[in-house]
Amino acid sequence: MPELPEVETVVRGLRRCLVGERFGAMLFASQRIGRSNPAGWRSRLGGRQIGEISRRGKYIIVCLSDNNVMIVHLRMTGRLWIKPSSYVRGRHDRFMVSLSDDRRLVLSDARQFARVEWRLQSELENHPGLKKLGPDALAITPAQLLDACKRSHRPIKSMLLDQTRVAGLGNIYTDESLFAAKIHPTTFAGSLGPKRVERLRSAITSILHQAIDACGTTFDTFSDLNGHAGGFGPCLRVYHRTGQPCLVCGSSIRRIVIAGRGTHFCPLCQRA
DNA sequence: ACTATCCCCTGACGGC
DNA sequence: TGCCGTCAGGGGATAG
Repeated sequence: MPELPEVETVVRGLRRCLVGERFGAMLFASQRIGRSNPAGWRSRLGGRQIGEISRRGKYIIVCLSDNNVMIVHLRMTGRLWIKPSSYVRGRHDRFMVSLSDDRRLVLSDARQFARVEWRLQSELENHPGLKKLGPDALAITPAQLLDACKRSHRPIKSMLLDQTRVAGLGNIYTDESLFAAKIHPTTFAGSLGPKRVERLRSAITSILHQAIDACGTTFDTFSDLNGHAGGFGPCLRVYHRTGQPCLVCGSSIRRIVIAGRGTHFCPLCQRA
């Protein structure tokens, strides 16, 4: 499940591989990959030069010539790859476009949740997902996070997963951040004081930076553009460690469900 | 303006 | 061995 560090890893790879290149022909695109795309979007790729590539939350934004923009969201199991021209379409490949040097940009996704969208630059601010994003988890200020908490009437875990409050966190890094900040995931967000919120913000940025340095976490399917797994998995301290001893106090890590998401925590280090 | 719930989708896994 | 039910989970739609 690509979250901020995994998306950042992909974006950095795309920058190295794609900036200055041009798209060639679109080789295929499944129907549901871009359901909301404008008619004729397939013809809008060819010959476009690739410019700035950036990330907003978990969205990947690829700027192209003539004010066109490609927006990619990997959701749960989506993966982007750069492949040589000899590459043969795989079972789960949903989207493939050739590059001017004949390599291919491929989006593969077993569950078909990932999206590739096509917009004009001027339409970005009206994008239904992008326009609602809260401050990026890496850039959020203490005041912004405190404000988000104060206005929330939910468990902190649920609030952190809400991309309109904080953009970029998913299930893995919320659990890890709450553990590092010693905050129980069911804690009512609005009840957290400035000191605990700052401890949380500090934990979030620290963990995200470490995960980016490790090129993300490969729990299930994530890989970078070249198919390499992320290296942060061994650094996870609670996520998917149900029943294993807490690395700080030895208590058994517990799993509960909050907002429909599996939630892992140490009952002693993170007292309610 | 919030928050909660359902839904999409399919590989993995457990039970029998 | 194999069939079948259940689960996972990001985010959009919809309901409350």
